[in-house]
Amino acid sequence: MKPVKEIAHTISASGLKITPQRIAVIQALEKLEHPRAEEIIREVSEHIPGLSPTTVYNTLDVLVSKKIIRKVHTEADVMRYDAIPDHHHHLYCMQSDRMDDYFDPELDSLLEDYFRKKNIKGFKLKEIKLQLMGEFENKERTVIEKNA
Amino acid sequence: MKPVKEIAHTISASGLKITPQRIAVIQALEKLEHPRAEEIIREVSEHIPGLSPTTVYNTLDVLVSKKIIRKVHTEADVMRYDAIPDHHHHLYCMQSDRMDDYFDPELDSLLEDYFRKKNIKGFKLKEIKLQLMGEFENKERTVIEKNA
DNA sequence: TTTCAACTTGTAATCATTACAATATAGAAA
DNA sequence: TTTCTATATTGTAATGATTACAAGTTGAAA
Ligand SMILES: [Mn+2]
Ligand SMILES: [Mn+2]
Ligand SMILES: [Zn+2]
Ligand SMILES: [Zn+2]
Repeated sequence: MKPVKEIAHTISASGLKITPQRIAVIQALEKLEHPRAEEIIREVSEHIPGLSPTTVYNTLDVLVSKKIIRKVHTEADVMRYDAIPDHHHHLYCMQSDRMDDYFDPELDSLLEDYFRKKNIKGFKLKEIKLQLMGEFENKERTVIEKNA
Repeated sequence: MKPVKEIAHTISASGLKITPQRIAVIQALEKLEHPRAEEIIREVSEHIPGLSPTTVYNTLDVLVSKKIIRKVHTEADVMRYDAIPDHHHHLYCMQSDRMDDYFDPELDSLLEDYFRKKNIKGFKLKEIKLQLMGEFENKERTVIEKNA
């Protein structure tokens, strides 16, 4: 896990104040792969009793706006967050709602080459994101049922 | 625009009853590229006075479950719907929230080849969806501001 | 140490979506 | 064509994630 000192530096480097809440949110985000806000609130609350859910939402927003973390969208209707701000793709299983990171520089340059030749009329391409839909062999995360 | 007869047949072929609401929802979906539920409600209401929003939500759900239409996810937090159930990708502009369909069989076979060779450990790939992020030259759809 | 803009907190909205129960209707059967 | 009923629609009331707001707290600059 990333040392607190490094996390603090990242926060500070974006002109934000270093607070226990912000550090804990980033740590939770690294620990809980692609978590929902609610999971982060639960995890961070263990470290910071009295934590307000509002703070987590605010913190997530501010970290996204500073590009320290990212939002990720899935088939489910709740937002999820990504500790990794750099370019990468995702493996996603609709049944289990599990999502894994997928890095593939070879694929990226293949796609870059393809779109360098074939350019799309009226559209300036900035970033290509792949959602690789499928099934994991051993499912981990399971869809959280309502009222379960 | 697709004739009512064809739409009715599609509905019926999935074992659903043909209703004016369902036909109008599908027509609205074809007219309003990748609309949100609220836009569909507004459009369909012009043709069917007294329409209940609940009906539109129900109808959209049932059409998705029968694979007559699709849900699509954007950077915004509201769901959007797609009249085209077949495999295709999307061009998307975060600033304007505009989204266009993108069909590219050449790209699809390129990707198929790539992933036929390079298979991902512990993951059975089913479908590849590209979100092509960028900017349209002439922006059409504009982000709908809260309370605007 | 002092100072104050930036943060956090709790409570109360918001708002897209869903649950539910009553009513209406498509379309199969008679 | 009329009857019948499973299916569909409607209106109203939840739900639940997220946001707004105002009051109190604190990080860190000076
Ligand atoms: Mn912990
Ligand atoms: Mn119209
Ligand atoms: Zn990721
Ligand atoms: Zn589409």
